[in-house]
Amino acid sequence: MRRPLSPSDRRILRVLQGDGRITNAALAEKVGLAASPCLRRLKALEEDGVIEGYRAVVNRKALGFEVEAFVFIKLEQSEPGWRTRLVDRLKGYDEVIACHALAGEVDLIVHAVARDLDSFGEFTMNRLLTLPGVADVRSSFVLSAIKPLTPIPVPEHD
Amino acid sequence: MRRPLSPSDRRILRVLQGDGRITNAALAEKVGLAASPCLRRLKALEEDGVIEGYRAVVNRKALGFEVEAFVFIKLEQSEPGWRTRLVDRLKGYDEVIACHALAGEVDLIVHAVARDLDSFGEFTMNRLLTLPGVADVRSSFVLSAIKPLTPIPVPEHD
DNA sequence: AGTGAAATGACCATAAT
DNA sequence: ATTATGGTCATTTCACT
Repeated sequence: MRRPLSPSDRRILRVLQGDGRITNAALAEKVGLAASPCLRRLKALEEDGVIEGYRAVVNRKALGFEVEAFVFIKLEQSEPGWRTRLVDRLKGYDEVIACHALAGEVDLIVHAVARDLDSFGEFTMNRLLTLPGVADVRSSFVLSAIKPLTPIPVPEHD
Repeated sequence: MRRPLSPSDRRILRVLQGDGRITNAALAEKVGLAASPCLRRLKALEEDGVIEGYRAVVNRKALGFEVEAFVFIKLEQSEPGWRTRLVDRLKGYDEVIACHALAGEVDLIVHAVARDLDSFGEFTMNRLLTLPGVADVRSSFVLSAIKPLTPIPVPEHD
């Protein structure tokens, strides 16, 4: 079991989701703690897996990825082993920046990036449609990021 | 236009997507630079908007959000003004951790979290379905995060 | 390379259980 | 007493010029 989050923990999480690279000293000042206890709490949050990591958010277009899309995949009913292998292959593709298994019509939702339409076409045609166990693939291009991955709100209480 | 990314820049981006909180000294060592030029490049990448920010990745369940879902929204054809207001309302909801406008069948894809089924129901019934201009809403719960938001691959060359 | 700031660990204080 | 909180100080390491 995990210990409950203190009000200080919650403040730390709020600040750190907005600026993951803030110095511990500045963080401590923002949340109203001295540096030392602030750092102790931060380490504990990492240790407990509340904070899973820190990540620089990089502009995909600056890396030359002009195309962003969601791909909706339906699977054929098949033995569990096949499903595992399919999912492992999917995870291995660089184009896949996120993938979730869903309950409902669609079985898998893939968030993908590609350099251009051609390479996205190559990806779907040669590397998605050919996966054994895939029944249906349809792609929708992203027109705009209305709310591009924001912090998870940190409730006041548990 | 933006200046092209040097091999050092690319290495910096790779490391920082994996650990956004690494110290400049350690980063410099990893990418094979002295601390000073490494810091200059880092600042330039931030300045140029290649790095958009830094963010702690927080475990949603640790915050008490047991439910994660994708919501697929179809819109009625309507005047542009309505659409803007709808999107602004959508952005304002805490449950919405990401939202993208799509080309195709579905107009909007919403990535949402909620404390439990009840509060997710309240969210969709009272705050999504009632938005003026919404024609259809369907939700799929996330069963598992097969690949939970990974770094964008940094190509060797432009 | 040098200086001011930050990180980090050892140790202490207070309060609630 | 124990657990959880936060603080102070001294030392090492880092950021930045």
